[in-house]
Amino acid sequence: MGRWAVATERRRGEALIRAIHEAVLAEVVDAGLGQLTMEGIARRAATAKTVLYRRWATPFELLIDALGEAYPVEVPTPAADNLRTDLIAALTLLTDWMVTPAATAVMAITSERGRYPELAEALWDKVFDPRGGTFTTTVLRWYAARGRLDPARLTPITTQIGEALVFKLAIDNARTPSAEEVAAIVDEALLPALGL
Amino acid sequence: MGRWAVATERRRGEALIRAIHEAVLAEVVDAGLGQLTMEGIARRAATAKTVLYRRWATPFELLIDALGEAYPVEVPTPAADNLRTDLIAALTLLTDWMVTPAATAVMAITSERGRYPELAEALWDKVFDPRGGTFTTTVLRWYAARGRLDPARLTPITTQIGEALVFKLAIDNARTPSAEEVAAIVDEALLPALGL
DNA sequence: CCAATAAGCTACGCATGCGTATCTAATGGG
DNA sequence: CCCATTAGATACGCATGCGTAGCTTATTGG
Repeated sequence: MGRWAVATERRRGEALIRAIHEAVLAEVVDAGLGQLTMEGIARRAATAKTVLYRRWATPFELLIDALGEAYPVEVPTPAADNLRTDLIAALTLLTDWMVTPAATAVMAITSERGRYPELAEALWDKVFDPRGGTFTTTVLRWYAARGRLDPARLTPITTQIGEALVFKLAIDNARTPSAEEVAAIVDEALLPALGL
Repeated sequence: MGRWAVATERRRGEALIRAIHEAVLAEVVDAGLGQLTMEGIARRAATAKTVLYRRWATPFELLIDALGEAYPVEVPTPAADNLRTDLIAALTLLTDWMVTPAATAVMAITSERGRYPELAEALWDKVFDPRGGTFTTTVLRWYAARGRLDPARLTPITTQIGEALVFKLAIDNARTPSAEEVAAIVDEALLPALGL
């Protein structure tokens, strides 16, 4: 603050970094990867560019840091002893996650993977790889391991049906699927493909 | 060209516009929507900015024009009198389309719909709306209309299974699904959901 | 309470995109 | 074959992001 600064509380350390992490995610949501700039992030975080450059060399580096912090995502734990219910729960976990800024950023990186390969790679190395299966897969494996589901039905295709349809509906309708739509995905697509 | 220009063939009218259309699509593929600039398009088309501004006010306007030109996409015509074969043909049409520059641009616009709503709207108004159903839907309706398929099975979910999985695999693997994967989508997900 | 640390401000030269103006010269219709 | 049309070149002032330098000043551990 300049010469005539009034008393302010100056953020430091953790609190400052948290604010910057929030800012970079918000910037990606609003402006997109292609418009992500140190200037923009600094402006939104209400801090100085110098503060950013002291810690991160590029906006992407900062973004990966923020995403690493925003993780991990909750993992579905089969609890209902009912496949249908647990699948719906897993996909609901997905739709809940999709509305977060971190998820928007992850999906942006994924859909621009060809454009920013280093970014996608860093995301996988630092964030995804450490974590195991995806949403429905966790549930499906659990039931298959207990003989409640034919393991032969768990293919690279069938394990993706739930997530694929959630994403497709989200794109087509510009909003995450409703509870009814999630249930329909399970009932009309997923369970039939599992032979149930 | 400047003072020391050698003899060149100067493009005019149609040929020039075609070159510019190609250039804007290539720019979107390489640089992305967020980096789409008149400068970049002009550079790639090897023409002057003034030429662009004479016809289009913004890069997005130019892009929509180019997409309108790149369309229409081929429509699946059920021909095999075999549902499975025709579904595979329809999805293959989709995977073939997905590798074109126009498709990459369309998918970029779709996935950044929230960021550039006017662009998405223009795309739908000028390009998609005029056209009817999507890839598999066309086939499914054809068979349902002829009583070869239970119409009750054609829901907003089931009609999207094929496209949803093609997109999901494409995103996950950073390449369009192979012929085997397309067949697996039909056999393991689509046909079971249709009750077959 | 003091000194080390780090946040915050300002300003810089450079690069790039903007949208426009002004010129030149290639092209093709009449 | 001429001349209206228009592609193409160049340059402009403006804005914004870059990455760095230099400073002032709030904060806090000792």
